[in-house]
Amino acid sequence: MSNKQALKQYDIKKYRTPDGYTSDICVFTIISEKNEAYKPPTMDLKIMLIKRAGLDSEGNMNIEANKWAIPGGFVQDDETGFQAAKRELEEETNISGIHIKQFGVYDKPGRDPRGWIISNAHYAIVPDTYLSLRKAQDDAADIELFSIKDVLKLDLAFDHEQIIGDAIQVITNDLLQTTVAKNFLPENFTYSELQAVLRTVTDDPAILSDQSFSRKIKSLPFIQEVQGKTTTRTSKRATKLYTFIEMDILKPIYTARY
Amino acid sequence: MSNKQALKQYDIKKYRTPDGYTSDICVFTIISEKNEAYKPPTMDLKIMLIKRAGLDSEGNMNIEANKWAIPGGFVQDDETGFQAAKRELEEETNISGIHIKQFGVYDKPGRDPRGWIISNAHYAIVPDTYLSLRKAQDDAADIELFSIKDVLKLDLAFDHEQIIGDAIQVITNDLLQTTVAKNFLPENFTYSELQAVLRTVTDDPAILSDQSFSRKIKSLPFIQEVQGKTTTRTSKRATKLYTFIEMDILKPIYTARY
DNA sequence: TTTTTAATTAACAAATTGTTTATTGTTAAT
DNA sequence: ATTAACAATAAACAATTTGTTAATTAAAAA
Repeated sequence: MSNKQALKQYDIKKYRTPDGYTSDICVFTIISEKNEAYKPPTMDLKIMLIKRAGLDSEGNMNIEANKWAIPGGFVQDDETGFQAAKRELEEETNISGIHIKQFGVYDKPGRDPRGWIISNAHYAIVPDTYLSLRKAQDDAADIELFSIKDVLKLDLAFDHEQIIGDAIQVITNDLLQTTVAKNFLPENFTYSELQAVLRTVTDDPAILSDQSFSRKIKSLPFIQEVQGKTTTRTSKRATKLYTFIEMDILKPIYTARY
Repeated sequence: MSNKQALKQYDIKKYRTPDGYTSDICVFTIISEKNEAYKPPTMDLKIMLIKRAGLDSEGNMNIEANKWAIPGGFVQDDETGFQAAKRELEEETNISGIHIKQFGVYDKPGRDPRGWIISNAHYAIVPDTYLSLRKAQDDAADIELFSIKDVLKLDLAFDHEQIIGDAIQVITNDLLQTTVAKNFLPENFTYSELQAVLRTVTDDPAILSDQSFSRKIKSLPFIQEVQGKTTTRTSKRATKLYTFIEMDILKPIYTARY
């Protein structure tokens, strides 16, 4: 093999190179649907899409015109795909410290009719406050939030149906198996606020039950009760606040209960 | 944004394109260290590396010569990175149906001195039988298996230290949170064989304890007892055999015990 | 003052786990 | 033939955690 390997490794010119390298971002947000006073919120997980213009900048018919797509752009040769995602999103939203995670590469030949273009896909979590603002201020009819329950029914550009489907699966997993939920919550949150975030992606009865969840939250090693502070955001009665502790959690499926 | 977006999306020529797109593979295997008769095995998780040649095919000094590296090669324009990984590995090993999973993209500017080369990284699980054979038959001094405990101490080519470190973390997670362990085991396996696989990546006392693990395995929904078949591979006494059932498992960290 | 409601505690049966001790069935040694 | 050794696993039981239902608390609203 070492010969074959050597050839492969060094004869760059023999191989066609890609026509483009893009970074695409599935922007997720959670909006509180009912936000009445003294009530725990009801939340829905949404993804932001842009509507592709009918005509391009030179007035010609656009590729995949009028379809919904995830935002993205070309990666520059002095940055990583991750940095490109971060740059584009922070330029766009004027928010820094956005949670972004790379989750997949999309490189199927023919996926983009314009050439051999490799997409590095990310998901991001953006506070709903920004996105509502953004939409109002811009009157941008070409931006919309879609519930993850509906989004896959749309007519989506390129292979974005695949990408979005994967993104939804990845964020669902991450919400349940990491502490990424903290990016949807204030620094200090009540048990019912965390519960509302998790309900957007699970029906687990142990999470749905108020009694079980409010008891369980006290014994989770990655969540700490905030001493001496309460809120009445979700209830007339003062409610305890919790905060996430930074740590890795790895619970084997072999030791869980079923 | 729709204007800026439009520009980015359509003006392909404005952007430099990558000089190469490669598919790299971290090949893992588990070797049974002590394989005495009637004893449960002791296993070690290993990664296969190749030693880069000192000179290239034209007799010139090689880049990153004599360093250890993960195998890989250029992706062709009619295949995906995943297919390239599969193709290379199956060509190489003559085994089909190898478990391969994409886990990361490595695209940091300067990571490869030969140009802007994007690496799509995968891990694969290959039976130890092949790799031992391969090594003996070829007398290939340029191929070696390294324990995951030692491999990061080596002098590794390019950014392969990063890639291998990530691969180890990903396979550790997958071994504990998915049923990927089945790729290291025969179709029907004993509790102590599964236990030995898991021990290569965890110290969890509930997995280490024979009594607990042999009791627990009976109640796991993704494992089924094989009726009417036993083995004496691991014990003088006939031992029950189990098999994995295909299913997704998603256990929230919020419902686990700590 | 009473009603309403979210948060929380209480209480208890049911299920699971940690742990220790015994049993089983075989091989290998005496 | 007997016994020692040993992996597998069953038995037993206390400790812990869960599911579930009921009760309590505190503040707004009627």
